[in-house]
Amino acid sequence: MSKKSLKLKKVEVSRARVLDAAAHIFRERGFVGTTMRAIAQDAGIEAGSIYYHFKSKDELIGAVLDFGITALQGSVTNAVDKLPKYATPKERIKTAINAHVSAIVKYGDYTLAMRRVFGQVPSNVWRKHVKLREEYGDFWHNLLANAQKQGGLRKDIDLTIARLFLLGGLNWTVEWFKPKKHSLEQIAESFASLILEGMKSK
Amino acid sequence: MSKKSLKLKKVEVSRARVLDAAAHIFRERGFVGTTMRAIAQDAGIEAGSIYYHFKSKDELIGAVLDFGITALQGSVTNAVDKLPKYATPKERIKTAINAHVSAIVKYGDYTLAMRRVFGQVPSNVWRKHVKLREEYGDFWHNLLANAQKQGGLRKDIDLTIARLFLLGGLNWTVEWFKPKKHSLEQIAESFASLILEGMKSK
DNA sequence: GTCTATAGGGAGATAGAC
DNA sequence: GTCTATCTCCCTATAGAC
Repeated sequence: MSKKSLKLKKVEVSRARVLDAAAHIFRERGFVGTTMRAIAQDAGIEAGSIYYHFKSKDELIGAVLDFGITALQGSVTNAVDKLPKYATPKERIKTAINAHVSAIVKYGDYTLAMRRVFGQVPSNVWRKHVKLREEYGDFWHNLLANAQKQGGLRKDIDLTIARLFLLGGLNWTVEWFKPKKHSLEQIAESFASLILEGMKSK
Repeated sequence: MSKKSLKLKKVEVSRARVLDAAAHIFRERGFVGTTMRAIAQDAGIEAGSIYYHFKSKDELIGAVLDFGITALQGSVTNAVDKLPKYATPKERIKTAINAHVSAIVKYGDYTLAMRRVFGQVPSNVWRKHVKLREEYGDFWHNLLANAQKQGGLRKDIDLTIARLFLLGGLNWTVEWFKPKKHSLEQIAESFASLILEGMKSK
């Protein structure tokens, strides 16, 4: 049986359910506040059974963190790569903003888990994970650097500060976004307009 | 003896030391990850003694959260109020950005504690605190609304989205700011330029 | 694969001495 | 005001049955 079969094996389903449950509970209670019992209950099994899939709480949070950033990076790079070659730097940035905001909301449990456990995760786990985060930061840095090189962005802006400011503003969305109150497309559109055009009247 | 005497009574000094220690540890470990024993050690006393000043861990985090947002709001409103009456909307916004960024770094333990314990604090404690946060949000909302009314900001921007985006970007600073690597003034200046003028080349 | 039972370690909070 | 001692509860992780 191929590993890429669409039908997942039982063990893969169980593992995925535990991972989802873990993201959900880590998101609500942070790392230390999360108990294996709470994750187990959310996943519909007993606490002891988690250890068949993950050998410790540390390994579990590591898997949640890595899955979250990987899913986010995959969504965004995929969206940008689909653009035609002649797409302008501004279009690329707008697309990335839209994809980023959509993804952090779509993978809300994972995204918020990442925020909540910041600074609570054992340092050896965090060090491993941080490399993935930096890759994603580099993606954005290159996006902005190319735009600047091609004349789409002001030459006087510090790209590192701009990137951290922009991503800080985008990521905050998960904390206040309510699907019933706002449309994601409109929010992403507003963000792009704010960071590209500024809010000053002309 | 007046309560407003500059010389603090012993009990006030102790209480302040416990509060500072609590902010420091909550910042590092989140709410659930923080132990009363760790706070006590940081404050130079024994765990049992904390209960002379605060009657529970819940009351302690409540005090840290309230002090943090109050200090932040005080710093920012104070800076803006000092501006001359004829200051332009743009100047007011720049001043507020500068004061906000300075304050969140100055009160770093309290600011970061607020971020870390998000979603981990018992809901009755959080509900009380959230009112103070909303007051500060209102302050920013009015600042932007006045600027827009006076023609300093584009009429087509949604002030709520703009405010959440801006504050999200500003608040993220505490996570990456390193005094040896950056100057706070330069960062605040960059933020103001980004949000007001935009990063697109003209 | 998942269960139950439990070992071993800390947690928050209180009481009473000083 | 602060300390020490302690009650009671709940945590992670393991072992062995099914």
